[in-house]
Amino acid sequence: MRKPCCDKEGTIKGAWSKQEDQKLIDYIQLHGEGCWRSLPKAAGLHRCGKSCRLRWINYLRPDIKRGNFDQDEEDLIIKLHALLGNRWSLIAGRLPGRTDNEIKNYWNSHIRRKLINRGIDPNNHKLYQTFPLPNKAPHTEPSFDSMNQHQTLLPSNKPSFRVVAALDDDDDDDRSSDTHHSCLLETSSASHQLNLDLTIAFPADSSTTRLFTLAEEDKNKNNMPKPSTSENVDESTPILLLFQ
DNA sequence: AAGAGCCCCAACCGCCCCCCA
DNA sequence: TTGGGGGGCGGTTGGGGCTCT
Repeated sequence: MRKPCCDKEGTIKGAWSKQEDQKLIDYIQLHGEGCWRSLPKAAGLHRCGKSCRLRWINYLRPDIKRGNFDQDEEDLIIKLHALLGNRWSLIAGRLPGRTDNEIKNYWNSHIRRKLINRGIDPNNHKLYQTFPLPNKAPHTEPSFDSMNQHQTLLPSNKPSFRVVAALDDDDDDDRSSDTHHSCLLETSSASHQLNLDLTIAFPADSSTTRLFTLAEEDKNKNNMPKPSTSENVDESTPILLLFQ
């Protein structure tokens, strides 16, 4: 039986008071971040060590950038999430001054909904909706305004595209456009067979390589499975750009 | 004005990983 | 080699504030 991380008896839970914050700040400024388990007692706090750590990391640290996320940060979060999934700490590591908790909250409360409204599954960054059959309306813009309205891709109705995380760092100027971040669809003109291969592939331009390298670096650190690369992808297959 | 419902975010919980004895 | 302890992480919760009716 694992011992609890701290003595539950006598520990305070819930919101931190100004006095507690000040005690924690004073202690860490004096002694630095050290053993969180013993910190509360040493600092005169009736808190669990984990609670102190969280409070410091997510709120009290002097280098924390507070306030709204700007568009560049949001873009980066989406791109990194496509690569790394829910590895919030890794994503936070690429956003100076932002914490994993903050990014996680922002994702769940803002970005998730945005992607869903654009017909993109926030879990895998793939499109939700069925694409029109080519012999009916090959160039009809699919509409999707909520998760409830999405349709699933049927095997007999496979779109012929690949999802590609186009990880360019260029911050183009069309940010005001509603279609920013939205998936762009290229249907195959050669074949009307629809293909469910939604592999994420990585174009070999330099900026992409740089971002991918970051992901690789973290992945290697954390032993995470490699994302599918172009080796899995038929080069003749049209590309669905996930990010423009 | 007030109550209901919704949303945001700080904080908690429990699991996992890594380090060290 | 293994087991325990500490730290870190991601999922979840709940309280408070805001908006709508």
